[in-house]
Amino acid sequence: MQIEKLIEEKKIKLTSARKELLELFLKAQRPLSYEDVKDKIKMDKATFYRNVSKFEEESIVNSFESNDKKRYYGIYVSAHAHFICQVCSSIECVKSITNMQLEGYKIQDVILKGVCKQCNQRNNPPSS
Amino acid sequence: MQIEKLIEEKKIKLTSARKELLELFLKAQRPLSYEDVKDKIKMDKATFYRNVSKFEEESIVNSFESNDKKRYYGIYVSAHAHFICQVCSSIECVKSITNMQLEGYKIQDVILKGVCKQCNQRNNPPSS
DNA sequence: GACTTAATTGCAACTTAGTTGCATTTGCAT
DNA sequence: ATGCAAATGCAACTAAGTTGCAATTAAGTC
Ligand SMILES: [Mn+2]
Ligand SMILES: [Mn+2]
Ligand SMILES: [Zn+2]
Ligand SMILES: [Zn+2]
Repeated sequence: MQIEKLIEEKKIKLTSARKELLELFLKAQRPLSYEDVKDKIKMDKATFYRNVSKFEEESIVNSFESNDKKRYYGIYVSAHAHFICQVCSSIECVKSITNMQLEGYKIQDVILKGVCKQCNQRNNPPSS
Repeated sequence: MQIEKLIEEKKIKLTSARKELLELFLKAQRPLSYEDVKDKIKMDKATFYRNVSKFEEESIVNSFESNDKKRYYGIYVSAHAHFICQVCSSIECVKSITNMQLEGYKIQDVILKGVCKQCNQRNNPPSS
C-alpha cells in the first residue's frame, strides 16, 4: 500500500478510519461521495467530512460539487478535468484536458458539464 | 426592454415576479444566487427557485453550483466558461474559453476553479 | 370590460447534505 | 506504561432548496 506514503510528511495521524478511507479512494477509480463511501464501509458522516476536509488541506484529496447536490472526493493525482453528465449524472475523469491557461489566473480544477458518450448515443443513434 | 423578447415564443406567462427577476439578471453583469436576489427585490424563495427552474427549461437562464454551496443563475448569452475563485469566492465570466471539444461528448458548460487575478497578486506581489 | 380557467404566488412545513458541540477513545511521542 | 492532543461517534443543528396547498393573477374568450 502507498497509503503510508500519502500520509507521511503530513502533520496528521494515520488512524484506522483514515486508512479505510484512503484505501477506498485508491481502489475506486472515480470520485466518491459520502453516500458511496458509507455503502462500502461503516463510518460516521462527521468523521468522513472532517477527514476529507483535512485531506484536502494536506492536498492528498480534491473534490468538486456534482449536479446531484453532493460533493465528490478523490485522491489528487495530477491536474485533470472531470466531466459530469447532466443526463445520467455519471462522473468521468478526463485526462486529455490538462494544461489550460488563463493570463493572471491560477487554474486548479476544470469541470465540464454536458452529455456523456453513452447518453449521446442513446439519443442520436449512429443509424440516424 | 428586451424582456418581452426573452419570454415571447416560450410557453410561460410574463408575471411581475418574472419581469423583476429578468430585469435584475440583465442588469447584473454576473450570475446571481437567491441571496443576491432577495437583497435587491422582495421575492419568496419558492417563487425564485420555481421561476429560475422554468427559465432553465426554456433555455433563458443557465446556472451552476459555486463553492459556497449556492447555485448561481444568469441569462444565457452564449457558450462561455465561469471562473470561481477558491480564495475570495468571486465569480467571473470567461469569454475567451469558448469552444472546447471532447470526442463523443457534448460540452454544455465549463467551470474553472482556482485563484483569481486579484488574489494571485495579493499573495505573489510583483516586487517579489 | 366582465368571465373563466389554468398558471403562478406566498407561506409554512419539509428534506437533506454538511457542520458543530461534547464526552469518549485512540494514536503516538516520551 | 503514561500523558495528552488529535480523532471519533453520536445527536443536535444549519441552511439551501423543495413541496403541498389555499389564495391570487395573467391572459384568452365573449
Ligand atoms: Mn479524477
Ligand atoms: Mn456568465
Ligand atoms: Zn450520461
Ligand atoms: Zn479571488
